[in-house]
Amino acid sequence: MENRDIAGIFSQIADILDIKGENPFRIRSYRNAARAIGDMSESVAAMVREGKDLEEIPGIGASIAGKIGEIVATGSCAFLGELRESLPRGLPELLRIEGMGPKKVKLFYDTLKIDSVDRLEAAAGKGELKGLPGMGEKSEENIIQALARYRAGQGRFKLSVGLEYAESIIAFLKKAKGVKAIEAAGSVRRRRETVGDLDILAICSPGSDIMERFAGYDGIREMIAHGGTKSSARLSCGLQVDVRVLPPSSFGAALQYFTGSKEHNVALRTRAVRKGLKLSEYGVFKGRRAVAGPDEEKVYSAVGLPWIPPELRENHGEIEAAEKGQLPKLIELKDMRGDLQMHTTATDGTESVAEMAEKALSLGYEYIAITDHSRAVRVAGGLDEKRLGRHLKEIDRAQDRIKGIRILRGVEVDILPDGRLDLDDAILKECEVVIAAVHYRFTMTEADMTRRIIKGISNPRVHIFGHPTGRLILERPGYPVNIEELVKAARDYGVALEINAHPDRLDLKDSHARLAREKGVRLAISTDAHSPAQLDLMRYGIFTARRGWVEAGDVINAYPLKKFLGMLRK
DNA sequence: GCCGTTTTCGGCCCGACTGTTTTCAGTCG
Repeated sequence: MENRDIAGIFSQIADILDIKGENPFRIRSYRNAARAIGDMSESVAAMVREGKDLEEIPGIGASIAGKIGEIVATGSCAFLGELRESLPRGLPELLRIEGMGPKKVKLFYDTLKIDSVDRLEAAAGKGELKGLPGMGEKSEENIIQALARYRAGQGRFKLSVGLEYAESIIAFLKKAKGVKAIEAAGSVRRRRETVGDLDILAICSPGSDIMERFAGYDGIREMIAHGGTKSSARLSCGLQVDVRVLPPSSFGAALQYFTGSKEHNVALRTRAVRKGLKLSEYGVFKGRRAVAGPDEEKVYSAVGLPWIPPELRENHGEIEAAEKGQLPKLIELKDMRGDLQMHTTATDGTESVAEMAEKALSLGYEYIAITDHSRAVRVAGGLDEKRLGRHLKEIDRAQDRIKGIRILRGVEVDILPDGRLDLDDAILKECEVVIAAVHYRFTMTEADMTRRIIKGISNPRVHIFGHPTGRLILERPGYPVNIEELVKAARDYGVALEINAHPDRLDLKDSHARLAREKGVRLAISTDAHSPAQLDLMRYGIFTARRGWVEAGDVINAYPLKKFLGMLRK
């Protein structure tokens, strides 16, 4: 039983209680519990088995702890079963539609017997919704639109998509008249792996034409709202962008507010209230007097905290750490001394060893590892022992020609389904950096896959385990692997776990990176570049590491060459 | 249902927007 399964049960309970109009604070408790469990890196099921006290987890009390015990023991929750019986099955799904809350779901069900997305669509199409209490033409039209978006499944976008649009729009808007400051807030600023929309905040002098200019941005499909202080547009890719113009007096407070997360803000606001202050997007107030607002750092200091990096703002303990002066000193892009995974024309990369090295040199790296695929990756033209031997000599020749950067002989060797490596030890011994990875046969049980991987990395030739879960963000969930066991094995064998920086992967993800770090496992952050340009993707790995509370000292390729080589498993 | 540096009972974040109202409910972030 995974944490997300347990969290899912409590979310469902909350949804049903919501529709039934239960006590909203009781509902919030279930939602808080669901989120607390979903975000934990430690397995709750394992905690139960080890007899640990679940009530230690903030947001979990006696009642929910009891239900967790039941869920782990029996695989289900009787309370949820009863609740489900009490309502038509399709009702909770209706909450997923924008603009549909528990009250409307109940209203539509009570009056029109709408109990599924299909029925809602039919009723809206026939114009049956308008005329219900509180419903008019416009409300019905909005629901029709929301249904279309729901059907299109256009929910979230990869961080790289959101961030690159944000950067492009900001550069474009900076050229408007009177723009004094402009910044992206929201999940893009927190560097979440996916983003739902963009929030761009600006300070402008009177008479600025920023909103007119925004309407002329190339990628806009439609303007949703167009006012003097707030405009919203949908880009042709479907991403929504909100631009807000703020008075300088509240820019910092607004930046804080719109950066979120919601949970971080709730916690911060609760803290403000305890100090007799009121925190909103307009500032921090003592009575009617503003004590902070223009500057984000001062918003935090007003509630007695140091500034907290946006990547940490998830209410995952950052406020408590800030309070004790124990925030991590998060790793930065400039800490990186090398890149340890990249491919060349020897397999599926687009350029030669020398061209990759030249680009890495221009990025200021001290060293790189060239790590082409082993033969199991057929589509990439993976290397067998003989070809790898020749390729290693090619790496040496490139090193002879290029000064100023150390080019390490490496390979990305597959872990076969039985746990053996795809290349023999003799050739692996000649590689200075060996990354082990899984590229095919994902359909194994979790137990089998975990065994396969642990056997693979137990080979003393292996230094790093690459893209540890095999996921592709928004595309495939990854193969099943027991992350706790993997982390433990990595620590026991002295193998570093990779944070693959490719924005389609970000694997390890933030919470897993944090778990690994807490358990004393070393990390490697690498781009997995297949072209020189992809070496620039390192920043996404850094974002993920920062979200995982990772410091430079946790990352092997943030050390100088000599130290780095000394840290590799012998 | 959870929680406690005023509390084991009585609170639980705050404000804007939308669409429908004639003073506000519902939803969202």
